[in-house]
Amino acid sequence: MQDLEDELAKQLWAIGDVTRLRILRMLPDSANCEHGNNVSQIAEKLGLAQPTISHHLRVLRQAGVVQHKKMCRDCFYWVDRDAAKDIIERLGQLLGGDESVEVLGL
Amino acid sequence: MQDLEDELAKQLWAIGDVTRLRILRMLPDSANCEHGNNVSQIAEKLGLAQPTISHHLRVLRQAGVVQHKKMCRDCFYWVDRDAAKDIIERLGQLLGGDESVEVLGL
DNA sequence: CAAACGTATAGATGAATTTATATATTTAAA
DNA sequence: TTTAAATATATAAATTCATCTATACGTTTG
Repeated sequence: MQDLEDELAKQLWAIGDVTRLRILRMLPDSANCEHGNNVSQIAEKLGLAQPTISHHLRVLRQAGVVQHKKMCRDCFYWVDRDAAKDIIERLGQLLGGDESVEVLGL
Repeated sequence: MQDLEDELAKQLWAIGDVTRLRILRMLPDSANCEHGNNVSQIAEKLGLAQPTISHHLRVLRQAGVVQHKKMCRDCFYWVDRDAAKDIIERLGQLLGGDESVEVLGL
């Protein structure tokens, strides 16, 4: 239970950053590299240096929020759907009390 | 849209802390002071100083995650249900893509 | 093989956060 | 009114974080 709480806190903290939120919005929700941006493209679109984006992606990766795969020279990232579902479920239970179960339809 | 993103990041960041997560678990989901702990009781149960808890509650309050009310000498806090619902909805849209709408039943 | 490209890592710096101590404010009780 | 209790605020010290620059590593291409 303690570990779950630490993990949830880590995940929420990782998501709770404007830059990382913007990165997440640019990522596909599956390993579909056709519609994904590589790290440098994300950096350019957000007006930040490439190592900065790489750092934030690492934070998201270590929190288990995103997955990544290297294709040729590029690295593509996408949102881990199972992790996302877990986060939303736990957050609902934590914040919404009993009613969250209804809202989430779980 | 920018403001909404900033607000969401702030709220998620506020929740993404182990101490604040533990505090939230102790708060009722409505202004029901009968089942709530005051600030000092929370501090004692978590083994932290009262000003520390007061500080964290202030963070949660400024993020709009909790509401509070002074009863006699004590302050009682509870989770803001509307804010909680907003957070979960937005997070679902952000992380889950289109499917989140189904998961959330919205 | 060498040059170019994409990414990750390391080091440095300024800013923000956490925690505790001390002080102040408000409220209830004696 | 005086005293005690509960909470909030201010300050300070240590830690942590976001960002940048520079560099290293692996891969592709000429």
